[in-house]
Amino acid sequence: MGPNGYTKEPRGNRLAPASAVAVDVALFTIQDASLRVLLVKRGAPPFRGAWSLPGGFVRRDESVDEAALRELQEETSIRTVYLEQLYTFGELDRDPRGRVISVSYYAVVHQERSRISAGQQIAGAKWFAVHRLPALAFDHREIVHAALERLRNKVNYTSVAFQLLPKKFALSELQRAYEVILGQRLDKRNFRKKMLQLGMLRDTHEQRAEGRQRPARLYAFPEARVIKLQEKGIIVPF
Amino acid sequence: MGPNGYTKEPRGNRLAPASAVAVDVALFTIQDASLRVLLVKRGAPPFRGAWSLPGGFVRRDESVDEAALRELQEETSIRTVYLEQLYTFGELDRDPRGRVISVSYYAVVHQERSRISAGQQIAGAKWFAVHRLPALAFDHREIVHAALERLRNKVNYTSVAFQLLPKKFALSELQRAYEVILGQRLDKRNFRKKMLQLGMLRDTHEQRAEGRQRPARLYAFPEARVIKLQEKGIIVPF
DNA sequence: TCAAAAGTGTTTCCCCTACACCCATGG
DNA sequence: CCATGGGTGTAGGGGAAACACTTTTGA
Repeated sequence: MGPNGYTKEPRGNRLAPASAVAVDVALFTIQDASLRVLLVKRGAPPFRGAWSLPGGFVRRDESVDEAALRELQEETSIRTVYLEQLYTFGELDRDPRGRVISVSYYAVVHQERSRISAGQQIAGAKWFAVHRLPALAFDHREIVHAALERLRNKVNYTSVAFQLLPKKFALSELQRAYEVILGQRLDKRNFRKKMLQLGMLRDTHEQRAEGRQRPARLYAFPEARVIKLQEKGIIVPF
Repeated sequence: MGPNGYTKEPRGNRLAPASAVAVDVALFTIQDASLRVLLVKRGAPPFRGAWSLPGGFVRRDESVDEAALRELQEETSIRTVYLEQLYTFGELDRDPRGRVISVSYYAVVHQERSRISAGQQIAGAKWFAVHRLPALAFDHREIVHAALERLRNKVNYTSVAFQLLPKKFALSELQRAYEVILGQRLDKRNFRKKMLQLGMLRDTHEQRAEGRQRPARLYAFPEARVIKLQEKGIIVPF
């Protein structure tokens, strides 16, 4: 790399301008019946003391996806997450210090893992309810909103929602996850009908008694990966 | 910017590694009843002589969106297009010369404008039918496929398809556009019914006689921008 | 026996689909 | 008058939505 921000890795034979490339990750989980994002407190200017998404610069020896995963792990010690690229923010003025292009991601972990990380969590990292966000650094509010919109869409025709649940879960848990993501109540009978109609849920023949009520039947979702469930919208009509 | 690819525009107080950031644009149009992408012939290694998407490096004084638009205009002299960011490709080995992160876009122009550009076109730029692509440089085949998928999706619930047509058009033209994008025949009566049900088409009360057949009624789509048409899928059930 | 959540079917309505013939024009 | 695309309606089926009561358990 030469002086003045030009690198010798051109397309053609011209010199290629270099930019600082960062990743920012909106990590979602469900806690206490609300959808939450992980935020970290900035220790250095600009926006010192403000909350921001976990993130940092992409290194020269890692792919952008790897950088997103690394940043997440440094902040949370969470290993298994669903991580998906969202959008690349490339406005000139988005970082007061100069030109930083940010590739944003969103990620999803289930309750247990997020609680573990809450225990081991680095000082200054905290879960916030998505509808009660503090002021955020940079354009991170925009990123959270884009991530939420994407998640709300994807929940309709993919199996992302299962990423928010433990391996074995009751249908009512699943419904609550959908309700929390979509921000609306769903009809219990229709919800169960549709979910069971998918033919993807495995009945574990186990039950879980939780308090003084009828025990819930536990199901498992056999695919570890996030898959397309249907062509049509599943819960909220598209 | 310092030596060895590190810049002084950090997040925190650490040095930020710099990367070469490029944009690549898949520009679509309809010509001769087929969906086409604009490709340019590479004049320099690597992939010298191979076809690739129009693109190039992002400059320090422009946003990433601006870079995409600029590259498109340098190649085509087209001014008005619908341009949408697609995905950021950040694998380490995607460019044989080293680390280049590419922010990909897709764009859509209507027939007339694309023909104008075909006339004024820079040597070595050519429209290719999307199902008859030559070997492409870098991961550009992947980008074209991602763009196509996005376009096929968006056509269902937004007004992108109108970007492929002139201001005044017959319903049969519109249907042909949908068919060409989706790669399937559609029922004429159902198509017209749905389009007119949207309540978005303005009847211009003009007709166009084209050959020895009944003249077609011309419609206009009043929104210049691409908008959401419906929650549910419009043409192909979602 | 009661509180609290689990579990279970049916009817209605609307939208999507399939499908075939007449119309207006230029040659 | 004929070839070519323009233009039109309806019936049937399937999926979505609305809706209320019984079951099981622990306290």
